[in-house]
This record gives sequence, structure tokens and C-alpha cells, in this order.
Amino acid sequence: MTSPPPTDAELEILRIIWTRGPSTVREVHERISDMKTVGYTTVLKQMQVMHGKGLLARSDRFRSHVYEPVQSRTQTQRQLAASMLRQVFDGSARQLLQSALAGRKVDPRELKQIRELLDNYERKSK
Amino acid sequence: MTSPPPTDAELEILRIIWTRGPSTVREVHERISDMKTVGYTTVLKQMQVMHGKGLLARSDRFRSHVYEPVQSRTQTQRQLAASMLRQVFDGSARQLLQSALAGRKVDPRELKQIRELLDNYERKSK
DNA sequence: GTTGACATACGACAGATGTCGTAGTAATAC
DNA sequence: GTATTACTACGACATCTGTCGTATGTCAAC
Repeated sequence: MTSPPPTDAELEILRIIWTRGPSTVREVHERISDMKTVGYTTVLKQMQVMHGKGLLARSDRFRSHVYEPVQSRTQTQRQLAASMLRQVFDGSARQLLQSALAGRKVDPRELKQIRELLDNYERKSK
Repeated sequence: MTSPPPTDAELEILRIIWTRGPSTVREVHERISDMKTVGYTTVLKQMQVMHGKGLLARSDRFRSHVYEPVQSRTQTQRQLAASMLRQVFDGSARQLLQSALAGRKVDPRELKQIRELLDNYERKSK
């Protein structure tokens, strides 16, 4: 029932739609063009493929198709995090976090947020 | 200078070598065979490709080649965590952890370990 | 109603991935 | 030394990814 994991290029497109909301190919292409040079039809085709895979739904009620994710951003994030947890970190969330924090200066506010997250978990599991 | 990110099949092989230490193709194949059915030459070829990519080093001083990772497990973990953090979680370690913990019963001991990890970070950044 | 501008559909192609068969080479065991 | 076994090398193939060109459709404006 779940969609296949998105590829890297597909993630780039998803990220844009996550922040913009439902978007046309043109809109996505414009955003991507800010980053790198890529043909319009390349993005078009990618989004068509994503539609075929069940990653994107589309409405053709308008002149241009409007695409939006089938799964929520949160669902996709969980799916990818779970997969990486299993494949790379042997199920250890601590190791995953440690690797994510390694080698960058960490914002103290973010640490605080993480603590609050843990508080919630402990309260819930009480 | 860093190796390309390993594919899924390559990660499966890396995981085995991470736990076993330097290994021959046969040894890796045996481990994988516990999980699923796959030809010996498939694993052989995959490890040869990994060697070509710079993911595995090999010593042919013995009858059978012995393979070991070029990058340490920790390096690879950081590389992959950083990439996912950027591509999927917009740089937010909190969201990453939240997604990793979601939908599974969390061992209180693991929570404690994570807290200690945070303690270390706060002490260091004092 | 012809011309542009803008959309989609689709075929093609190079490179990577995962899978395996076959061929050849080296040690081992009679 | 010949047969068996255990390796490696390598070619082949289907599928997927990322990239694009070309064809075709449609709407608006003249």
C-alpha cells in the first residue's frame, strides 16, 4: 500500500512540493532552475513517472496538471528514516542521531527541542 | 576523496563486513544466503564493483580475496545521515529523530542513552 | 482560421544496478 | 597427471534513472 521510496531526483521534486503545496510542472521546474540547469521536459517526465509510481497524484481539471504528494511528508519521512535505521544503524536511534549531529556546530535550541521530544516519549510510555 | 554512497545491495554487504570484519566472497555469500536466495557470482560481482568504486579494499595475498571497507563504518554512517538530513529533513535533526522513533515502542534505555549524548554536546559547547 | 505560446505524451539513449551463466585458473585429492 | 573442487574474471541482460528531443494538442489573440 505504501509507495516505493523516492530516488534522489524525486526527493528534490517532493521537497519543492512539500514547501510550495500542490504545483504544476512549470512551477517545479522554475524552482529547480534556481539550483541547476535542467530541461523542462526532464522535470515533466520525472513527475509523470512519479505519478505512475503512485508518488504523486495529479488533477487535470485545469489547463496544466497540478501535482501533489500521495503520501504525507511525515509518512515519507518515517518510511525513509525507518529504512535507514535498519540498513545502516542496526536499529539504534542513538547512533543515527549521533551521526546526524557529528561534525557540525549544533544549535542549542535544537538540542532543547530534542530533549522535549524525549520528555514526551517518557511521559507517554509511563 | 569520499567514496560514493553505497546502494541498498551494497549496504547489505557492508553490514555483514562491518560485523564480521574482513571477509571473503564466500563468507559474505553464506551470510546473505541465510536471508534470501542469491547466486554466488552475484555477490562476487557486486563486491568486485564495490572494489572498483573504492568502497572495498581487497587483499589477494591469500587463496581467496579478502575484502574490507575503505571508509570506516562511522564515516559511512555520517555520510548517509548527513545526506538524508539535507534531502529529507531540511537539516532538522529533531525531525529526523522524531521520524526514527515514530511508530515503534521505544526502549527506555535507548532514551537514556540519547539524553547522555545530548549532555555531552551541551558540555562541549559550553 | 492561422499563428504563437504553452502543455502533455512519448520514444530514445547512456549509465547504473542487480542478476546470473560461462569460461578460465589454481589448489587439492586421488 | 588427471579429475574435482574452489576461485575469479567477464560478458550478457533486464530494469531503472536521469536526460532530452520531437511530436502533438489546445487555447488565445489577432
